[in-house]
Amino acid sequence: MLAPALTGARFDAVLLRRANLRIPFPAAFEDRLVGQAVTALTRRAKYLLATLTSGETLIVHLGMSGWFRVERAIGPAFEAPPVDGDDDPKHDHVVFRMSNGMLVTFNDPRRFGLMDLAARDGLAAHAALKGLGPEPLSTEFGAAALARACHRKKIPIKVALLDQRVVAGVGNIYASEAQHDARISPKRRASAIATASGAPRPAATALAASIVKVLTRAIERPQARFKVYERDGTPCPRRTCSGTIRRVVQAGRSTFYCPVCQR
DNA sequence: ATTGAGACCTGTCGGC
DNA sequence: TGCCGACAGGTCTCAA
Repeated sequence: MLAPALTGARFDAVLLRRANLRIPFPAAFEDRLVGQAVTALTRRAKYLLATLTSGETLIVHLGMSGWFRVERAIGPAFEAPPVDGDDDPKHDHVVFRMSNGMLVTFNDPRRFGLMDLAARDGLAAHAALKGLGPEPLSTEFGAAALARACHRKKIPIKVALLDQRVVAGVGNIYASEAQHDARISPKRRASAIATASGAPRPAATALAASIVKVLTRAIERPQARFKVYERDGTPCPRRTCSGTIRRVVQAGRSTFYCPVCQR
C-alpha cells in the first residue's frame, strides 16, 4: 500500500536510475525531495499528487505500465529484499527511501509515466493539470457539465470522452464501457448529446450516469471483466441484444461497441 | 480554435 | 526456430 508508506514520512534518500521517464526529471529532483515529508497524498485525473512540507507537490503519472512496489528496507541504503518473478528490476527507475524504513520503488517497463515537481502555489498552473475537466465522481460532473463541454465538438462522442478537458480521468477502456452501458454509439457526434445552447439531451444524462457507474464499479471490483473492451467478435453481453461486439479505430485508438444496441 | 496524425516505449502476440 | 510488424496504453507536439 502506497499511502501508508508515504503519508507522514520523510524522504531520506532518492535514487534516480535514469534521467527521464516520458519527460526528463525536473532539475535537482532528488535534492528537492530529500528532507521533505509528505503531508497529503491525493489524486487529480490520472495524476498522483504528494504534497510536501516545502510546499512543493510531487506529481506522478503511472502511464500505462507504471506501478509502485512498497517494501521494508533491509539495509542502510537502497537494499531491498529479492523481487518476485513478476517484477523486473531493470525497470525500477526511481527508489524512495522513506524515514519510516520503507522503500518505495517506481517500476515502469514502458516508461509512459512521468514525475515532476510543482512549485509552491504552482500546482493549478502546472501544464499537466491546467484545463482538466471535472472529476467524474465529483458533484461538479453530470449531464449538464458533459453537455456543456461537448456541445460545440464535431468529433465522435467516444473520442470526446478521452479529452481530459471534457471529463478528467476516463481512459480508453472505460470510454468504451460507458458508451456501451449508456447504449450510445461511439460514432455519434459529440455535439449531438446537447442542444444548440449546450443544455443536456437525454443522451447526455445517460452517458454521464454510465461514466459514474462504470468507474465506480471499476474501483470497487478492479478484477471485473470488461463488457466490450477487447471482446470483439463475441456476443453482446446485454441479455436482450443479439448483436456482436465490433472493434473500430477512432482517433488512432480502439473502440469496442455493439452496433445493435448502441445507437 | 479545433481536429488529426505522429511520436514516445517496450513487451507480447500472430503470421510467415 | 526466429524475425518482423502490429498493437496496447496516455499525453504531448506539430501541422492542417
